[in-house]
Amino acid sequence: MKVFTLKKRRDFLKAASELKAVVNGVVVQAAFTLPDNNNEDICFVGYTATKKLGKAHIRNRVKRRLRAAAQNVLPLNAVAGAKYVLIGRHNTADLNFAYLVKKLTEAIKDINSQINMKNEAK
RNA sequence: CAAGACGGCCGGACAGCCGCACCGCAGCAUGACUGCGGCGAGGAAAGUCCGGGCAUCGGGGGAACAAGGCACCGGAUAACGUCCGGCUGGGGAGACCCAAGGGAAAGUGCCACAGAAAUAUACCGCCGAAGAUUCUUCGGUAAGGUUGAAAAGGCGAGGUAAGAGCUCACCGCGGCGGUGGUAACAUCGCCGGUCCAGGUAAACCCUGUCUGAUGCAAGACCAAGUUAGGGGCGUUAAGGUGUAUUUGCUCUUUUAUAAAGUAAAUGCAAACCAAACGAUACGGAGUGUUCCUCCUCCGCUCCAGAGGUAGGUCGCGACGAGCCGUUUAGCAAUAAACGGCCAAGAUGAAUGGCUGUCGGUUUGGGCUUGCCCAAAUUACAGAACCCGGCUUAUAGGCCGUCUUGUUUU
Repeated sequence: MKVFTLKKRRDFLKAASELKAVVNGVVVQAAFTLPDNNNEDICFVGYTATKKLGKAHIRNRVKRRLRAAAQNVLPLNAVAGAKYVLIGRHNTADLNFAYLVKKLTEAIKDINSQINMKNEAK
């Protein structure tokens, strides 16, 4: 599974309007579109750190830790065609890294089950 | 050795695993590709407070006004509100530090409370005279007391009824002159006793001086979708043009006609022009009517892709008021010469994540007194067009110069 980075504002807005899962350390939002035949092995991820978290160097650190955690989690657990948005929380910069990875895995699995339910409903 | 002043510098190191942006090279599977190599945050990158470069807009040149900044003197600089060296005032035992430091006799405002009185005065006093009997009235005085941040020069002597720049010396203040200094200013001499006179201009204000506006989200280029736009054919209304006739008028020539020009009316035209800016008609809307106002104004077909949005490329990477070193000039800021160097470039925004070892600091314990062990802690903070400054944040550490005190020689 290949992971690419979201860069367009409209992708973030779409993810915010569809699915959501909250755990200690991170909030995950997601949107889902059926993948093209050419790109079955692709998912997308974007990172957000608001000014509430702190000054610039703190927000940068939050995004880097989320990026490092996503590298451990997404290639194994992501659903093709999904667009995940990871939002940093007040304690993301300070949490133990292994714990953060574990929590992120829980959140991604939660989102994936929501995606499956939605697909079955269709 | 202790306490302190000033200036400069550093602001973790190494290893392992897994990664990121950009650049270069190579590969073929030619892409949201793979591999290798290079390179990758700060002293403040921060605040966005000044000064510039650069860009666009405006502007013929100059002046004035408004608004805002600045304000002892000289120098440095591309420039500055920055820096350097001085001066003056203030603080400190000293090294040294602090100052928004022009004008208060151009004008206006404000100066609480207290106090008799704050641009003016006499409460208590002191002195004299008169009355009277220990008080009253009149006058003199501002040395003493009281209030206050401040009582109108200070201090000493003379003087006097008591006093007073009333007089004198010194200091201060003002004026003139000499000397030193580029200057701010310093210093010396002479003169001045109604020496008339507080503070505040980070209050208005006055004087001098500087400033065009907007900031890389500037700006330049490419440019989806969509629209504006252009051509052809057909249809015909008002209108224009043309032409014919009649009538009037004008000019030239003339006896007159003719001819020419021009205006109006009428007729003709399947000859041509004319299609939306305006006007007219029809239609619609605004209260039934009128006026007025507004809106709409043919059909078919072909071409085209302007401007600009999304998006992209450039601007944009130390070729520059560049950085490092040496020498020379200068007290210094800095300048010149010579030699060397080319160093991050993202844009939902790379420069990292995790682990271990070693450091630094603090605390506790052990003793062999400078080592060992344990725990905690290891800052402020992340480039965003680029430079010069300022300001603010900052765990901990290093170096140099100087001052004061103590001890020893």
